[in-house]
Amino acid sequence: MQHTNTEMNMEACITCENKNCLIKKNSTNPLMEKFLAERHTVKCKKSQQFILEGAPVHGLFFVKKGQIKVVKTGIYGREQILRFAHDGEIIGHRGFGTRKQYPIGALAINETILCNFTNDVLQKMLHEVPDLTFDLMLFYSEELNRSETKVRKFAQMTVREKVIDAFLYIYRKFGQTEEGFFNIQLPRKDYADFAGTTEEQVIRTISSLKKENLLKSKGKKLGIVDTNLLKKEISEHNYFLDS
DNA sequence: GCATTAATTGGTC
DNA sequence: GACCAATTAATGC
Repeated sequence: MQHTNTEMNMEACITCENKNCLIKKNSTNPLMEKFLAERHTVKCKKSQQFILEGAPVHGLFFVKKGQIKVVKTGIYGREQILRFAHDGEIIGHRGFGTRKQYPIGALAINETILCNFTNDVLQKMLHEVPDLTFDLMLFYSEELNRSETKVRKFAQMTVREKVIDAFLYIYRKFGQTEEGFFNIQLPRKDYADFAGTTEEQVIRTISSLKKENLLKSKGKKLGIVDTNLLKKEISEHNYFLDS
C-alpha cells in the first residue's frame, strides 16, 4: 500500500514519543485529523537560531527532539535567557495571537528537530478543537505562574541562591547521567544569563559549591552531588517547586 | 602547533 | 555585585 505525504505527516504525530506535547496528546482526536497534515518539520543545526527577536510571527514550534534556549535581548545588548526547552515543549507561544512579531529569540543548543504549525492553521485548530484549546490555556496559565515566581526570585534571591536555583532548574529539566552530570552542556555565561548575574559570579559560586561538596565537575561537565542538600540552600524561598 | 574561545582570578568602583 | 584586565585552560583547525 502506498502512503501519500499527508498520510505520513499525520502518522508522525500519532507515533511521536513526546507524550507531553499538546499536539501529540490530542492527535487521536478526529477533529485534529486535517490539521495534523499541515505540520512542518524544521531541522536545526547546533547553535542555529530559528526564531529571531522581532521577526514576523510564523506560528508555533514544538520541539520534536533537541535542546533549545529562549532568549531576550535586554538593554545595552545584555542577554537574558528566559528558559530552556527540550522534547515536547512549546516555543514561540508568546508571539501567537494578535502579535505581529516574536518578542523573543530561540536557538538550538545542539542538533534539533522542530515541528511547526503556521498561525492560520493554528487559529483554525484552536477554534475547532476545544480539548486542544483547553490544554493550551492550562499551559499559558502555568507559564504565567512560572514567570511570576521568576520575578520574585530575581528580586529576592542573592546571587548564590539564584545560581543554585538555576542548577536545580537544569537538573529538573534535563536530569543527570549515571555518573552524576547534567544531560546538557552549557557555558558559564549561559548560567549567568539565565540566573541574571555575571559569568564571574557563576564561576565563583561554582568553585565554592565544589569546595562544599555540593557540586562536582569533570572537564566541562557539571553535576549536582545531592539535590536535597542543594535545595536546602534555597529552602527559605520555597520557590524551587517550579519555574 | 597555532589561533581562537572559554574559564578563572584579582582588582577597582 | 558588576565591570575590566590579565592569565591560564581548552578547543578548533
